[in-house]
Amino acid sequence: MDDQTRMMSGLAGLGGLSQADVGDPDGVRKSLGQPQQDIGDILQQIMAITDESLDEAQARKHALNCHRMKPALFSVLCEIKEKTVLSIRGVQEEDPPDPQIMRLDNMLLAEGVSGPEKGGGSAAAAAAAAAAGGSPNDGSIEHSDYRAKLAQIRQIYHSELEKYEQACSEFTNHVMNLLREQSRTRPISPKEIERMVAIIHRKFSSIQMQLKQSTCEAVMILRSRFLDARRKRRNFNKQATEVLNEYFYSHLSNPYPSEEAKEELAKKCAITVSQVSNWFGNKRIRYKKNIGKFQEEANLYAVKTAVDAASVSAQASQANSPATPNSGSPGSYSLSHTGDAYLGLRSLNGEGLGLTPALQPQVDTLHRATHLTAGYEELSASSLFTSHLDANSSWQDGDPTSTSTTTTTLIPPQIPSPPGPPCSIHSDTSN
DNA sequence: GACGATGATTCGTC
DNA sequence: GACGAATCATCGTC
Repeated sequence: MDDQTRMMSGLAGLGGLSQADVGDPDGVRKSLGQPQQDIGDILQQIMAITDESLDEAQARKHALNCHRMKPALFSVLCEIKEKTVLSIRGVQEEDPPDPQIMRLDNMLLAEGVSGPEKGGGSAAAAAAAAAAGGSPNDGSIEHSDYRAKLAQIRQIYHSELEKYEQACSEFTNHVMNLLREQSRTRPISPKEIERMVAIIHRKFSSIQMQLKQSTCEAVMILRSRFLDARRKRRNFNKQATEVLNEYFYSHLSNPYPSEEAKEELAKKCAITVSQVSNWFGNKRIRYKKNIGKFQEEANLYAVKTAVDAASVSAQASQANSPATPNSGSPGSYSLSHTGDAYLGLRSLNGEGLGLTPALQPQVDTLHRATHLTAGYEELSASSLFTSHLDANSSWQDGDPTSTSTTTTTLIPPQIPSPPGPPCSIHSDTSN
């Protein structure tokens, strides 16, 4: 026997219930004496309630509720319902956590949007800044800006989330009340209410996922705008550039700092080791491509380091006699002492260098320093002038100013730039 | 806004 | 993995 047949037979007890009878309990009693009444008609009358006006429907509902056969009808409906629920139960399994939502949750947590506020955004900002290689103070403005924007996103996210949760709970309550109300006239099991609640929650969680997704996108955009190292390139400060240039020009024969030297330079310049590597990579290439352009700079740093060396040497000679020219501080990478730049220093008090007017003050300073301290005589005879040129230091191959036996001297500006296409044309400076 | 300088990235080579 | 070379993208100056 199928469900419909059972239902029909169950309803047989209600036979003879006319529309007029339903509206009138006394009339119901009368019509019970007509068991041959078409059951289809009765069902149609029940179904027709929905088409009636509210008042009529209420009256009919009341009449049906009061009908003595109502429990029988209700139990049949319950039986059918139970079967239906069983079949639904097989389909509706407990949903596993959505991996997409989990990913979004993890990301929002990592970015400091969800989860505990403290440390979240600022930690992410600091980490991103560290990855970008900036010194802690360099990006402070950007960081505060970033944090402010992140806090804004966080606030919007939480307020929207709260709204959704409130709406979800309100709607759930409403539906539950409605179902409880309806459960008086039709069989609604608690399980069915639970299922309905679960459906509502699923709908709302899909909205939540959209919210999380757009929040993640906003954070990503913010990150790329504020913390992308490439977009937010900052020139190194003057002191850092000077330190790097001093090293470069004083090691011009072999401008490849060791790991230790790189670390020390990084520390001195408040930049990262990889930034030091980048700087030297760029510098080597650009120097090689256009030596002529860098001559003046090379001379400037040669003089500068020479002045430093002279004063150091003078101090040393004052402190100990005889002088100990190589008494650099421990751990120093000898920026001021063993550089190739000193190779040309002998000529400094001659006039053959062809220094540009810009260099003259430095030369004058050097002269004053050496005259005052008499350090120059010692300097010129000291090991400071010993080249530490590597036998294979041919990094400037093709550079006419570089030979296998001598290393960089103060390069007279009149020396022409290296001929040939590789040095005369370079895409780098033309972009 | 044009232009050069410059730090970072990418790709190929060793 | 370090390096050279090319390129990108931004900064700073005029």
